[in-house]
Amino acid sequence: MNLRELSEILGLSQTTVSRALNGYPEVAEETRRRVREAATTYNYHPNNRARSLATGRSMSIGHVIPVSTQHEIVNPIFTDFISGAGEAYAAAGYDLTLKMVSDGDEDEVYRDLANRGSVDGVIVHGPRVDDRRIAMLSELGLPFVVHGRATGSTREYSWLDVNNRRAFYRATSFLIDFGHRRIGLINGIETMDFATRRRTGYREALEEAGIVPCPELIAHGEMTERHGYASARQMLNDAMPPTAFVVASVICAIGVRRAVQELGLIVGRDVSIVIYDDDLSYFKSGDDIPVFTAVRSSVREAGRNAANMLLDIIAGTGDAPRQRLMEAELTVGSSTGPAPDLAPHRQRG
Amino acid sequence: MNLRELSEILGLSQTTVSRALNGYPEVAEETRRRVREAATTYNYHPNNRARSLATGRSMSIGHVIPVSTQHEIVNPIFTDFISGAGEAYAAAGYDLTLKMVSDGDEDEVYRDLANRGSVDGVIVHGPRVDDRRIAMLSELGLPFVVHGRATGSTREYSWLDVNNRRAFYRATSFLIDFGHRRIGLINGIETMDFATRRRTGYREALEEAGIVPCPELIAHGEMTERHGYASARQMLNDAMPPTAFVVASVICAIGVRRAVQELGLIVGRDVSIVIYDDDLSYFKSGDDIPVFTAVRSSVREAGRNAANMLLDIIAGTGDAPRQRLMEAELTVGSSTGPAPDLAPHRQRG
DNA sequence: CCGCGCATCCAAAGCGCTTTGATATTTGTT
DNA sequence: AACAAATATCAAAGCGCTTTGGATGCGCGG
Repeated sequence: MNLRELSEILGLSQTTVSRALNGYPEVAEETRRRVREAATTYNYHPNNRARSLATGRSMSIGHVIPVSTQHEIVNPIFTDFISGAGEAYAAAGYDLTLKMVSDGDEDEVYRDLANRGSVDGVIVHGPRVDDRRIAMLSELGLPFVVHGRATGSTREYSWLDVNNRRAFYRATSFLIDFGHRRIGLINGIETMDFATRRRTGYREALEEAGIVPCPELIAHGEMTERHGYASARQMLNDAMPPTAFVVASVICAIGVRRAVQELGLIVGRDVSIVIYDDDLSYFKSGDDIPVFTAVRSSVREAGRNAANMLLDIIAGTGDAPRQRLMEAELTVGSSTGPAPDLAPHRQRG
Repeated sequence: MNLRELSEILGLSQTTVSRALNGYPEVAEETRRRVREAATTYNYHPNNRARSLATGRSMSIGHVIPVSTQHEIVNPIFTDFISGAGEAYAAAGYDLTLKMVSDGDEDEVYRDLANRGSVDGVIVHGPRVDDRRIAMLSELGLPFVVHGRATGSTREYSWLDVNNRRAFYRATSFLIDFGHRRIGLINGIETMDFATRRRTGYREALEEAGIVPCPELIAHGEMTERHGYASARQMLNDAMPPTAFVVASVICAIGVRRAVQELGLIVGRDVSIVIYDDDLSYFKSGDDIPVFTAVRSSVREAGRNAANMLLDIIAGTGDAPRQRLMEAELTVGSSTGPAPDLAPHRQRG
């Protein structure tokens, strides 16, 4: 059942039927009612492909998700981010086109998306320092919103980010206030913009307290359990092991906890852990006292906000570029406590 | 730059240019070369929307992801499944349209996808027992592949599944062989088809060993850390606590481990854990001795296989429906050991 | 030298919708 | 009563591509 057939059945022109269904004012209410009714009985649904071609809009937003080439790792936060964004799209009648793409081919994919007109806009994930994609997308004229920021990009662009610097400043300060002096940072991949901001916040807190940041206490890597475990394990085996960790995600923290426990140490007593928590749906603690002390900001909410921002830009409402900085909240859980005295771990407990 | 403009520049008809670029044989090689060259220099890319309309294919596959209404939980395995599927789509020039949808509205979304022709096929996620979607999709005539199966569906359909029953049979038998008699099952949501199969496998192993399955030792729920923790905690507080657990996912197992440790017990000694492992990219242990003893099957590979199966069906190669059952492999890790003697846990260690 | 087959290319008809520019028809104004 | 202004409808022109059903020209055997 297509528009022509339906209009013939109704004895109306395609114009009128189309307008009736799309809510245009220049059609009599009585006619509109008739048309709507017929559309239901004959199970008419406008063909999306045809509509797209006619309107010039694809009613779809692209998300390009980087997949780590070496280990085929996808950052688990995408599930929640996209589920937040998906809500916004559903409400606005948009679809979500997903491209999983290995690190190198990203440029190509964005360009393709724009050139072939398969999407009306994109969300840029995982921006790196000096990310080229921002310049490229600006030139292509495809509306976009960056989840995160790209330090070093000269031009203005739209982004939504968490105040990573401040979040890690607070997390680190919190530990310092508890008397910790040797604090390990288990961070994301070094070239990622968010990771540099987090490191900056961590460093600022240390320096403010007169502590010299120590390169052995900083680890970069994928957001995996293994990365958390391996990094923590290595630091804890050092001659001067840390008494606390600031960890960039719950997943990594699970690994850190495993490492700590394997050495017979107790989290929250011998070793403190503060995490950055994306509030992932399947890792919410929900208890009165959270498992991990955390600086938390919902990545699902970030997704929803970023999506709405992009939809606004596409609709032409308000002026792009727009920016939004979300703040993370500190919640004290049971993974932190005062720094143990200076004796090495192994002799305690 | 569109086809008309390009063809005018070249002094050729649109037909010829289109055919040249799409590799049809009825165009001279020399001409094809000229056309290709011009396409590059003028940066011509066929518009996807127009192409879709003309061909009647959208070159896009739909994935409808159920989002738990109550807690906005998305099963974390989707990231990996989709990243596997995405590979297959990219290779075949297909896009991936993602719909995040709250439990109730699923039917509507599938119907819409089919009626409006926005996708050429769909992957059905999270099938439940007697799932209505299968009948619906068959009637709609939209090609589909189910990830999992739906017990009770009378008609034939295409699916790709893991042998969940056997996997859980093996996991449970493994523990029984180690002398465990009280084995807890931390399962997925009860109405999910995979959960019923897993329970069946678990029960069969118990019964075969002459153990009467005990309802207090079976828990159903979302695949969250919290579910694992809460369920394990409750079972362990029982008068007759289990000495081992079979757990439906790593995420849950993290929670189980937390519960075990909180009670001062040691995993692999006081309490054994076998998990079903989807081989999630961010939870791979990668060590020589894996953290958890597991029955493992890569969900990423499942995604790739399901996608290829669907693409085959769409291409009309071979005959639908097709089925494929993947087997899970048992890997022994350090989370399992012989059953402790019959004295209650609290008096040991 | 004719006609047949092959290799190339083309004009034009869609695909199913939106939207522009007109055309009837009715209502309101003086 | 006459004319302007709404109101309700329509025919037809795209949107940019693919594809059908010819054309055209050329080589070649008879």
